[in-house]
Amino acid sequence: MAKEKSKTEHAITIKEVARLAGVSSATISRYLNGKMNRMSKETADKIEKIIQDTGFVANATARQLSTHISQLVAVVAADIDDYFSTEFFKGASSVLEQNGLTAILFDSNSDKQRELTNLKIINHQVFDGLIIQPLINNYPELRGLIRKELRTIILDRDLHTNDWITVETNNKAVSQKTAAYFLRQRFIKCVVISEAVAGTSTREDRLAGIRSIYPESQLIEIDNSRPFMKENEKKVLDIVKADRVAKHKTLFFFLKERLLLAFFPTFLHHNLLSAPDVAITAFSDTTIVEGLLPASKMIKQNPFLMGATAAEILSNQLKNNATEFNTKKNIVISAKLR
Amino acid sequence: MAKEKSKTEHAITIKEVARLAGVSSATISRYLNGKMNRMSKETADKIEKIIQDTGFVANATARQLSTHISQLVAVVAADIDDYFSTEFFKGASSVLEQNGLTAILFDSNSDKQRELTNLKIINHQVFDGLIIQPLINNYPELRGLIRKELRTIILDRDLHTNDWITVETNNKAVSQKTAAYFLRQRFIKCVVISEAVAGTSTREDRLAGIRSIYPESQLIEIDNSRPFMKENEKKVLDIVKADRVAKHKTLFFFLKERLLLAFFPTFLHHNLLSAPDVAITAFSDTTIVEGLLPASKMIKQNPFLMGATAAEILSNQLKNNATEFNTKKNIVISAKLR
DNA sequence: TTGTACGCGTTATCAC
DNA sequence: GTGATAACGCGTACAA
Repeated sequence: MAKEKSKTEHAITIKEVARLAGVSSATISRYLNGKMNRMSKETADKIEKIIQDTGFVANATARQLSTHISQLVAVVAADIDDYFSTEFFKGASSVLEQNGLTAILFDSNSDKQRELTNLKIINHQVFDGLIIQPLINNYPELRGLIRKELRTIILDRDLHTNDWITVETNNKAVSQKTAAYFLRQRFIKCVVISEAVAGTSTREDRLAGIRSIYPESQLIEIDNSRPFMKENEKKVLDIVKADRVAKHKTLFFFLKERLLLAFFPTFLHHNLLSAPDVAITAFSDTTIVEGLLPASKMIKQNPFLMGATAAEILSNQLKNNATEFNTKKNIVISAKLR
Repeated sequence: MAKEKSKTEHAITIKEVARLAGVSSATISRYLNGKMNRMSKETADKIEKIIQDTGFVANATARQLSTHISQLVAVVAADIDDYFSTEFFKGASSVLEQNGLTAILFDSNSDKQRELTNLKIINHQVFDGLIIQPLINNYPELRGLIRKELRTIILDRDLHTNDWITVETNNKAVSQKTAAYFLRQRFIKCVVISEAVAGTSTREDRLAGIRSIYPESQLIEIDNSRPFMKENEKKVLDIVKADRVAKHKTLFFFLKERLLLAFFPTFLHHNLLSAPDVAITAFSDTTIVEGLLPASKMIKQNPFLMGATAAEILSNQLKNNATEFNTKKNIVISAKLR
């Protein structure tokens, strides 16, 4: 019991367990895979004991090599700093777990280069499926980066393809509805505040929805790479001032919660939060804003449900091995105005 | 060029490439591993072309089985909803990438059961290393869940062990310093607001630091599992009222930014933000609070640096194969009061 | 410079 | 019921 030093460097294998149990490795393998009907109670018990004693765990890599199955699903998030991303992962994760699958999270860090290396790794490893919120907003390009056999669901982006099933928010419709709501409240003017719109389908759709109601809406694009600029604050204040002179009621429409939070102090310190001629709305997924602006209507997506939905479709695909169940290629999870 | 249907089901292998290039698979393998000095320029070129044409990528699983190396590092976060967690992952990720390693994120979702299954999977797969922010706050228990050979760094928790290197914040010291600062400003009373303290080393340390200055400090523990209760709001307001009667200046010390954000509306709507007899401080990592409370001093950790530091140590360990470089077992990344 | 042959730890197909 | 043994796809001595 004391001379197990030199050998134990490497983890114990199935063969070693077989030797100790006095059976062949085939039997151990059967045991591990629950084929207990194909062996005597005694051997099963014997094996169980040995495994307990040795603390043996099967090497997943070898198994994968042999079966081409891993029970692993790669989830690629655009940026885990966003609540949306972490939350849809949690949704996917919980559903996958119920189906005996494990979700593994990759963060693209808002960086296309990183997304690329992530996909490269995912292609090399044995993943049974992929759920991705892509940075690349272009079907042919992305298609080239994902190996053909990998079951894939696209999340939160519209790539205009029938190749992959997509789970997304009704970005355009809900934006339109929200804009219409505020227009009815006599907010004649609308200022949209967003990160760079071009090239990101979600933002494009949101802006399009708004512009279908406010064709003239002004767009303020925030450059994320630079420190948050005072000049943006000034822009907002100037707009408010001008609109007051013109006696316009103005709506500030933030395409992302983080931006609202960044501007919140400005609105707060200039007493704009409860001003009757200023309204604020935003795509806002967390509960932070609710407390800050209890009276304002916000757009709530359901990232958890989106992830769960994507995971459900994927799980089904994997179970029914290929045969596509869903005829619908585009699942829309509606965001609500609250 | 048109009859490649039936075979191409499974991805192309090294053997196939070898056949096409008219060499042995060993040569392909050498090519893949950059041992170009051991082959003629011509064969190398020939191989390169075939690989380009076929789009061949080596099967990482097979490689891992053969080498026991994956270049993969598992990072386990307590909960990716926390900015701290995602941020330390980003720090670790960037450093690992520089060292040719890839970080893969697991989310324990504030759930010990989930942490357990995460660790089980990590033990089975071939990971070269592990960086974990554990939920389990107990060395022997955690020790039993991580296979011996796996190089491990503990992040953000103090397990009081010399087995693993730890990277943590100076929780107690900075809390003490902060408390002392406010005591000097004549804030005689201190109310601490936290999630359940017992069993989480970070919170225990922070509270200890505060109590070394304010032995009598009152603790309000928030039950995260229940919806945020009005009664907590009332508690705070009652305290303020009572302290005003007693003419005490009171400090509210939030052990987590999220809690401050949850209470922020209460303070805001009761005009407590700029009241001279009320101060607010918190462990606050994001920039949200800066804008909301520009005048208040907050404690800033450096999760990115912590992750980067952990990754650096791990990378070195992996390079120098075992031989422990660091004599220090406990690296402390100081949080600052700003 | 290149090929042969075996090992990595499992699964699965045969036999017995 | 159980045991050989051939895959799985790649790396690597050892030969040649």
